[in-house]
Amino acid sequence: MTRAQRAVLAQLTNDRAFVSAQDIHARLRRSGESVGLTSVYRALQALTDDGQLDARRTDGGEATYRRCGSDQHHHHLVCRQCGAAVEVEAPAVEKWVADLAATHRYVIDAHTLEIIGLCSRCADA
Amino acid sequence: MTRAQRAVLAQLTNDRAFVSAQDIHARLRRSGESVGLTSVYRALQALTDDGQLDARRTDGGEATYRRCGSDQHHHHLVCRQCGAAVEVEAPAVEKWVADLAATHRYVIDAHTLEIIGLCSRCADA
DNA sequence: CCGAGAATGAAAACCATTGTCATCTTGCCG
DNA sequence: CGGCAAGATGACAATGGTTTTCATTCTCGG
Ligand SMILES: [Zn+2]
Ligand SMILES: [Zn+2]
Ligand SMILES: [Zn+2]
Ligand SMILES: [Zn+2]
Repeated sequence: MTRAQRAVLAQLTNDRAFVSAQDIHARLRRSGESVGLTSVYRALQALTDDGQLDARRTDGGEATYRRCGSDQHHHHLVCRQCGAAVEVEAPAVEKWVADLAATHRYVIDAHTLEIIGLCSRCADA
Repeated sequence: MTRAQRAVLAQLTNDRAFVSAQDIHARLRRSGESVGLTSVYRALQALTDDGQLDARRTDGGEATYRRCGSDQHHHHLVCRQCGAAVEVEAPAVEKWVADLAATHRYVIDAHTLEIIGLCSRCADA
């Protein structure tokens, strides 16, 4: 694992929310740990490919990343404002998706399920 | 409804798949109907706000739009390659989402559920 | 026919992300 | 110990989708 990867992973372990590459870069800079933006992007790519990070796009299309607790397949309840997330499993949905694959002539290779809202902290403010 | 909106809507009625703004612009140009790219973006925005179009982002983050048959709340089975889509309803999932909202302290205001794969035509090729 | 407000679109600005390339590091081998 | 090849790094430039700007062109009620 490279220096950039260690720095990024540490940052995302410290703050368990969905955060953008630019945010991570800024936070690392602020905390003294100096890593180039390009390296942050590369580290995020590598860690995500490696399954150590989950990625999702915000409504605006910006990619954000999170270090999840579970390495099982799961979905997220995400705060639109601060990126805070709850990991949820949805066996019933997985079943439904599998059945649908059988019904239609599609070769399914992925599915997304996300619940977007405001976490209690952001809703109160 | 403006001229651009009519042109875009006609194009999306003609080809019922998820298509990007740039694609729509190119197709309109090719078919003689000349509309500026800016106007295509504006029309897509307006039509989507108006509920006449469904929007989704491709894996690459590009926004795509589709004229759906149902104006009920529904989800999509989407072909990653050509944008072809099947509209599906998932009452069980809606129920599950509602329950989750009650369980956690999140103010839910949206959810996404998408099944991505290859349509039979693209899988065969 | 007039004028205000909306629509249009070419061009410039934006901005997240990716590519380039010259410079550093790192780990081996002689 | 050098020295060297492979990989990592990061400043900078380029990309590409999307949005802004702004001057021009409709549209339509009065
Ligand atoms: Zn996760
Ligand atoms: Zn929040
Ligand atoms: Zn739809
Ligand atoms: Zn297809």
